[in-house]
Amino acid sequence: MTNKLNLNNLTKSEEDYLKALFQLLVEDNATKVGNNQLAEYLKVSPASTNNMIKKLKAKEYVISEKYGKLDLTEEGRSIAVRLIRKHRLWETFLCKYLNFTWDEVHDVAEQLEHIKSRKLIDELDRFMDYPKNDPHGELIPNANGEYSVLPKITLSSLLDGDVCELVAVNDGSVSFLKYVSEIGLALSSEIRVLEVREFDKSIRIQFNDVIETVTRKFADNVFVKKVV
Amino acid sequence: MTNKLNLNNLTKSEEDYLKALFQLLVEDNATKVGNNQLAEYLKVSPASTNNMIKKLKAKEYVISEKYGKLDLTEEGRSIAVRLIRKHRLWETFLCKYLNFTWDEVHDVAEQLEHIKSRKLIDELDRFMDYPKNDPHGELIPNANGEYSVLPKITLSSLLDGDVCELVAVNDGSVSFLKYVSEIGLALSSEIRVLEVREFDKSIRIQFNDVIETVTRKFADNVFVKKVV
DNA sequence: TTAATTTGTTAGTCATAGCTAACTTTTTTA
DNA sequence: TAAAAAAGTTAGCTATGACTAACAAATTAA
Repeated sequence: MTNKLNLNNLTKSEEDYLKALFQLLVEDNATKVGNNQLAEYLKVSPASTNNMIKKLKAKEYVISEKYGKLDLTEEGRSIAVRLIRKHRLWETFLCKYLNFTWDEVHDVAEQLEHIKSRKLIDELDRFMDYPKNDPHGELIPNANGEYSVLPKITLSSLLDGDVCELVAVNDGSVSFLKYVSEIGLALSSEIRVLEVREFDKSIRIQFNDVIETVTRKFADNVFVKKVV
Repeated sequence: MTNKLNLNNLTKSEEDYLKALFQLLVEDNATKVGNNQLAEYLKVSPASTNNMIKKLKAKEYVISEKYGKLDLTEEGRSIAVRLIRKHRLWETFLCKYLNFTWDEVHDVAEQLEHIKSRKLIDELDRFMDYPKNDPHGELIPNANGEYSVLPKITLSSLLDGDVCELVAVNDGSVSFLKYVSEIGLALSSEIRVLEVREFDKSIRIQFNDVIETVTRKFADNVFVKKVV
């Protein structure tokens, strides 16, 4: 067990790269993640990414061979999970106690996740009575760094007649989140797939006696679990 | 009214300098504040301060002439007050809801005060029902940026027989704050000055049936209002 | 009032982390 | 399999904000 006393020595940037790499590797379940892909995800140049990856390799948070794919070490993973824990706990706090809406929390949580204080985040967790899910439905890693991925499929993978429950939404885009709540969808909504249109893959869905047509792109960002 | 749409464009460093200058100018009530004094307060080199002051002058947050004393513009003051508001509200939150002690809050609040979100801080204020004082006793500026200084004198300015109430403590040093609570002093404690010793200016005080001798340096950091 | 001390300024260096442009390696596809 | 495209790398530049060393101005003291 390499418990090399992780002293919170990372810069904001280093943390951002580790978290992004984790999200591509684990949450998006990518088979391989490359330098340019990470660059695009973080909206920086490939040169910047290359540079940072070198540094993170030297610090033993990242593994990769020249011209090869990227991976995280145990230590790198652990840092990323702690960042995700912080992000999701703060999002939960903002929604539950400070009247933030779904689409408002992300930017502020991006800042708050870099605050360095073990006590702060563990006390926040306790204060909220150890919530299981964040406002977008995702699971919150616990204080021991145990991370698991919510079992979910995209709405777009369903067929005519399927019935599902909304368990999470992609929190990457503010306009998407606004759209979701505007049409009246929320976590736990029961959604029935009325028809998947051949022509453009758009989907007619029904929920709370509302019937809506949503695009394939929309449905790709809505995560559900099948009920029927 | 130069309301030039203050877009939170400042770096963490710029904010630190503005806040420090405000604290020297207004809170310590200094008649003049110089470059080296500011450098010492921030624990950076005079060269760094000189450099930053140039930038802040260009941005019209600071006024000074070459080799002259430093001052803040209205805009600079307003930014500093907002930082102090954020710092004190976070300190209050940490103590009241997250089980932080007096001496633990400062470092975390130093980080939290740089989070940029108007909504975050105003909602935090509302959540706590608009507290008037922070855990060290200081007044919290309101959402309109109205700032006032708590009427207070130092314990060291009192004479034999004076009785006072502890209204605030200097929050600059963790070891000092620990010391204060260890001997049993807290906000609102009633303190009686038994004797100011000529030899070394040490002071014998009594509070809650405890008698203690404190140094002049200690008493300089304890703020009181006179009762008798 | 001159000399010493303190205070303020400038020049030049370093690390972080971004960028573009040019290049190399790997992968794809014709 | 050879050419084209994509992916990855390197070199060299930028800005921020630290630093030291050297110097100039202002203040204090002899």
